[in-house]
Amino acid sequence: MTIKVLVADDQSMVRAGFRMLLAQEPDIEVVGEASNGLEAIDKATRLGPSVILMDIRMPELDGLEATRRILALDDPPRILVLTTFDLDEYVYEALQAGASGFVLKDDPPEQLLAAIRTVASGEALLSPSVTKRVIREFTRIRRPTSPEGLDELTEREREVLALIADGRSNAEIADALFISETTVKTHVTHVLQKLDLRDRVQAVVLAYRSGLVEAD
Amino acid sequence: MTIKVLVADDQSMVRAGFRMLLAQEPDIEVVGEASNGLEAIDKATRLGPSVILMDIRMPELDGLEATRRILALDDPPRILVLTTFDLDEYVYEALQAGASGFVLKDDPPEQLLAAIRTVASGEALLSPSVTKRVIREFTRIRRPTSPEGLDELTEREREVLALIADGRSNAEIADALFISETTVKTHVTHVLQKLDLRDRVQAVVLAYRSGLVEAD
DNA sequence: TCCGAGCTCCTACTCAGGTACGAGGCGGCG
DNA sequence: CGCCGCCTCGTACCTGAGTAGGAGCTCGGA
Repeated sequence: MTIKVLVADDQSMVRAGFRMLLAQEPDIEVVGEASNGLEAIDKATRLGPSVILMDIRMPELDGLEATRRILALDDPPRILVLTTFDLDEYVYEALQAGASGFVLKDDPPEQLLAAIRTVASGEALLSPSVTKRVIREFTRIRRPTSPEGLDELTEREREVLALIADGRSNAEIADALFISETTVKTHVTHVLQKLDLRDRVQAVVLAYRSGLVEAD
Repeated sequence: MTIKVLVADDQSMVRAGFRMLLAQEPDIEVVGEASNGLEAIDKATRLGPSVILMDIRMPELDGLEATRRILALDDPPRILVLTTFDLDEYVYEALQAGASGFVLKDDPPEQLLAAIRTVASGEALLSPSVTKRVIREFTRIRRPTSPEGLDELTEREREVLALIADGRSNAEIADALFISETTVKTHVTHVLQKLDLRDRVQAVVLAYRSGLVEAD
């Protein structure tokens, strides 16, 4: 069973390059090309490829929107997104659009071939540098902020935290509690250390997320 | 510069297998083995490997905790987590613990070798099936925060505000949006001016109170 | 075609926030 | 009594945040 591939890129040189590269592989067949998003959708329906190599930046309709629409079809092909830069905001959008993979145009050819076979088999694959970014983002988000240390706080420290969560400056907190700003700083430092936070901004976030303060 | 590898797995057959496999490669040298987590930590400090192949299920101390402790060292090695099953909740924990990659024991050897070289170079790499899971989780969580209100703000400014409300620094926001820190500062200043706020702390408070972000 | 809005980026500056370290007073508890 | 946790305050220092002011880009509307 050969893998039928559709190449969607607005630069003909790029399309030609892929066609040549893929022609070497006995298990891969390029069934068509598209130079913009609309054409990609059209050919996706008519040619029935199993994998689409999709550039993001294209005229008429960009690769992201084309991806969304193609994946809305019955029995859609897998989409492998191509891009020139790895530092590209579109990575996230592409993944959310449902792309099965993301490779850079200057990744080594073997990697591209491996990626095509991988997504054709239903798995997903990202370029290493992209993977790194996704993991960083993933672990950053998926850290359940535990109210763990909240009960470690002393009465005074909780008081200070509540005022921080109200958006007040150290001077204002000092004023409210009738203590010096220095003392406030001391309390703040202790709160941050106990809760393992970096700055008061994160303290506010934690205060709301932990329910220590109500949104309303 | 050869890549120094430490193999940590409680099954000696597995260790022997890796040793044989890696012995074939001129650029990779196995500098030691460990059969449990504590031993892994010890040898990580004494042998100074650049990559550790770490099994998760090990006696004494499991691979996750060992990973956390090793990454707390000065100039720690990269950790490539090994597992038998891809359907493993440990994937998330491993990534959160700071592992640079995740491969299955029955992945093809070339893939393991590629993974070792990739993580040694500072990038990250996951097995395709693992990548698939991570992407699914990633896209599920990372919903764009809904607008509603704050109409004064431009799209970009709202985006920046949402990230501020997540507790991120300007540098982190720049990183997430692929723009310079300078530009982030510009956006922040505009947000504060438009909303008549003093600093980002008040912006967070407003974001939660206005329901722009959910507490949960 | 010109104009403005929006996004991007820069330098240079000020200041609040945070850390490190030290220190004194208070009250409870073994 | 002596120790210890808590609260208080200070000085010194460093960095991130925010402001000011200017500039170039693209795109869509007048």
